[in-house]
Amino acid sequence: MGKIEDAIQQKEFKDPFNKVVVNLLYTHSYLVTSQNGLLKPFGISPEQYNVLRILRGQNGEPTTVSSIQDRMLNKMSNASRLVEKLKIKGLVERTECPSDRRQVDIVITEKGLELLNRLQNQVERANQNVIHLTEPEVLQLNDLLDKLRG
Amino acid sequence: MGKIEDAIQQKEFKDPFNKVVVNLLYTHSYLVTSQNGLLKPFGISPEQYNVLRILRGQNGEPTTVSSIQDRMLNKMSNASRLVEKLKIKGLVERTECPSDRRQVDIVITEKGLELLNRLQNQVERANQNVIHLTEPEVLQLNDLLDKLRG
DNA sequence: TACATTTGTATGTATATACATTTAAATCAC
DNA sequence: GTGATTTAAATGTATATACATACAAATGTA
Repeated sequence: MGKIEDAIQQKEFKDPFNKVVVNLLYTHSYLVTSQNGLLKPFGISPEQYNVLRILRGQNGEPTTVSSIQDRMLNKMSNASRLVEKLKIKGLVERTECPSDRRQVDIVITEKGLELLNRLQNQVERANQNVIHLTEPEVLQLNDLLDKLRG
Repeated sequence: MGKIEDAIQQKEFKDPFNKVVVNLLYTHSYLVTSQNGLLKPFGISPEQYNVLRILRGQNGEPTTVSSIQDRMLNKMSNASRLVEKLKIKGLVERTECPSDRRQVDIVITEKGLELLNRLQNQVERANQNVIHLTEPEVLQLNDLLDKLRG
């Protein structure tokens, strides 16, 4: 019985809009806690994992820091510092862009790709274990979230 | 057109479970960014706002730090430090619990209640503006999130 | 060309998250 | 009661978020 009222011991909400905000924040924490546990043995955070996936999606094409920033899940995060952390771990490379010396080209390294490969199956299995929904329900949830943001 | 694929420029997802995780993280960031903008003029963070609401729900009954922790939206957060911040602002009071000297009783102050009152209408209006769903859709989303967590 | 404006990235700072460790008080076992 | 264990809260430390600001390179304009 996973009702949000029980989970956070709040008897009732003023209105369903208020409630859904709380419910989303709470569910987010539920998911991130699971993700953290999964990624911790690999030495990366969920945010760093996301940046690596963005870079893999480039199929070898270099990407700039600001392009990563635009595509991050948390727009207020700091791509510059996350890239720096990944570089220290040898998971990405950073080279000055020749056409515009302000820009920095980022590519995922072989080591970064290997890490993603090792993680892939585990992440997929963990997601399916942690999300107690049928596939039609997941599709519906995706539609509602997309519509929510307008 | 708010599809998550467009928002983060990812062409497709391996499976809908994977996609709904990304969608929830992204939607969370969307909501928290809105909340931050709303609360900033009042000098509190979303997490501090949540603790104040928990305390208001007690109707004057004191609550311990660990009880606040249990009811926080982010279970990994740090109630002890958040309470400290609120105390510095004069929004809560902290007294040693007489029956168990390890525990600390927390109550919201008059100033804290006034802050919540001033915020109330604004938060409600902001929530309804930021959530582009009908009421039936909101109810459905609440149900799906509750079920997701199992 | 000279100078203002814009853009890409990095840095500074306060807060929060994630988790380990510490400290003191309460409870349990004997 | 003494010592071990558990519990409540605080503290330590690394990372991330949320902004503001700085700085250098590029662009626009007179």
